[in-house]
Amino acid sequence: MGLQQTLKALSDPIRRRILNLLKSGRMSAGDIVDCFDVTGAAISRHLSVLKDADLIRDSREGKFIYYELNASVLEEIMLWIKDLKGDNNDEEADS
Amino acid sequence: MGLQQTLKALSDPIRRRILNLLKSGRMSAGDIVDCFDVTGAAISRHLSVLKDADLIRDSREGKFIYYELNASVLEEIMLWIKDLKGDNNDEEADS
DNA sequence: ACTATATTTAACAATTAGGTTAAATGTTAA
DNA sequence: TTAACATTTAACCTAATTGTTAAATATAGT
Repeated sequence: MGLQQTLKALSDPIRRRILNLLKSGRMSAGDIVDCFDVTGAAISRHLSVLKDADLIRDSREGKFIYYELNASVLEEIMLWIKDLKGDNNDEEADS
Repeated sequence: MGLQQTLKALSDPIRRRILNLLKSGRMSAGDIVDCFDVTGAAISRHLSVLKDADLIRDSREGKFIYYELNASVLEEIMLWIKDLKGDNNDEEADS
């Protein structure tokens, strides 16, 4: 895990759209599939990439598997970018 | 151009290392090549990907071509991430 | 146990990405 | 003009990514 895996996961537009969907709340795999024009198998693999990057978490409930966003991993990217930009504060200023 | 191209460019570790090198100031293509174990041709292609994403700018001076960081493009990623996290500052939708 | 539903995994094809070497381009200087 | 240097582009190879269909797994209901 780490920056590499996170950025790789984010570099695909379908995976970003999935994250955006999950922004408003958890969804079952099937509900996610319904939002796209690709097969369930393809979405399932995208979900596993996001899960391996720890960008989403899953929990089974009956025959459904629900996915939810875990945005905390994105903090690492923010820090990397801030560092590149020379913004040398790792927390928000209070002004 | 846009988020897609930027994230794709950032998803390669060599390209991220190049950006980090340029953080401290501009460098010629040859100086950049010397920092890596791959051929100049490979680095040149990485540079063109970064340039297409507008993450770096180049300017020829004599027989050298100097590259410098353009970190402003990263703002778009920051906004996208903030939006995902629900930090509703300024917002723009996904691509 | 059998069937239906939800989801993932396997096997395969097509595309994309990243590396190499060799040729091409641009620039400087003799 | 020729030579030397800096860098890019072209041609090619291999590996990784993404999609598809078909088979496998997990759960619920009959």
